[in-house]
Amino acid sequence: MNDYLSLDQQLCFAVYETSSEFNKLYTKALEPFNLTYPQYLVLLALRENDGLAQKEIGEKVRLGTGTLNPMITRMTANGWVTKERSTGDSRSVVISLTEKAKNSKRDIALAIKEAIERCGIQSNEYFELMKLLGSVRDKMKKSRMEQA
Amino acid sequence: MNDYLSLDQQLCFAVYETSSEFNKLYTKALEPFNLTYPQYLVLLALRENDGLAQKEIGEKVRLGTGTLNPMITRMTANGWVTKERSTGDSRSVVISLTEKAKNSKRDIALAIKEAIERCGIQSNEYFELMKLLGSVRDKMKKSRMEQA
DNA sequence: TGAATATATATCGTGTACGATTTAATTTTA
DNA sequence: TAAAATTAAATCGTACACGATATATATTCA
Repeated sequence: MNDYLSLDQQLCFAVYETSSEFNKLYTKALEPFNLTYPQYLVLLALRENDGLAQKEIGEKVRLGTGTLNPMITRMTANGWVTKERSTGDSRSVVISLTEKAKNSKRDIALAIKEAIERCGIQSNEYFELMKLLGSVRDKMKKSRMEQA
Repeated sequence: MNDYLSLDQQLCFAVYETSSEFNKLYTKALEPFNLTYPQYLVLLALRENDGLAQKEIGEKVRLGTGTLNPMITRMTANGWVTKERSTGDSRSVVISLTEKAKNSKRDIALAIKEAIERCGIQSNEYFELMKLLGSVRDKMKKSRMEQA
């Protein structure tokens, strides 16, 4: 029981610190493009499937309307995406990549790839970590869903 | 190279999602105590070493003054810590746990322990994940420091 | 000692995050 | 079909998170 009480030994803190490091790495790599880290995640989601509704983007990047709405407004102002009411269901809004967003795909990916490689993270630990994180994340999510 | 371009395959996103799940778990477990997750991390830091300066807390929980200052002000208002200018060096501020904070230690730890156990995270994956996260975090931090 | 430098907080601006409420449009159903 | 329920965005309030600047106190050293 006492094992849980020390700051250094808490898994939450290890996740929190690593998340913070990723945030800093991406912030720095994306700065020249005038993009933030969560904004970049939205671009990635749209690259997998352009023209999503805001709600669908939210499901992909796990963000609610209170976060996404102002964020996408900013991305629109910065010329990364466009926003228009769906013709089919005019409650929903369709978000699409601009030409600028499509054209800068390679440059952005390269900047991030370089930043990641500079850290010297090994391929095997990359995938092992992904696997473990996925497992823990799913358990936590499942447990959270069951409570509601 | 193309491996890096999909959202699902990005380590950053796995960390981000897991961090978000921890945040939600702790938020829920700490809600009855009127404590947020980062505030709880500050309490943990003070339990390891009470009477730290704000700067020292910042080093432990990796937060800057722009975040910590208002946070600790809120924690003072909520009766978790006290704040007073150091007698030795009146630039620095000494943060100490209140009786309330000391007395609720067990109750809070129990609430979190229960929430974690409900998820069914195995002990071996807990420690394996800690190890991998620590390794990646250190590499990222080292790389970040070298750039400056 | 007095000016330059360093240090610890405090403050400010921007951008997430999230729960709760509001508004507008669509679907369900009585 | 009209009222009720649902849904998608938008808005609001609170709380991080961080870089930059300001302020007050200490320290250094010419």
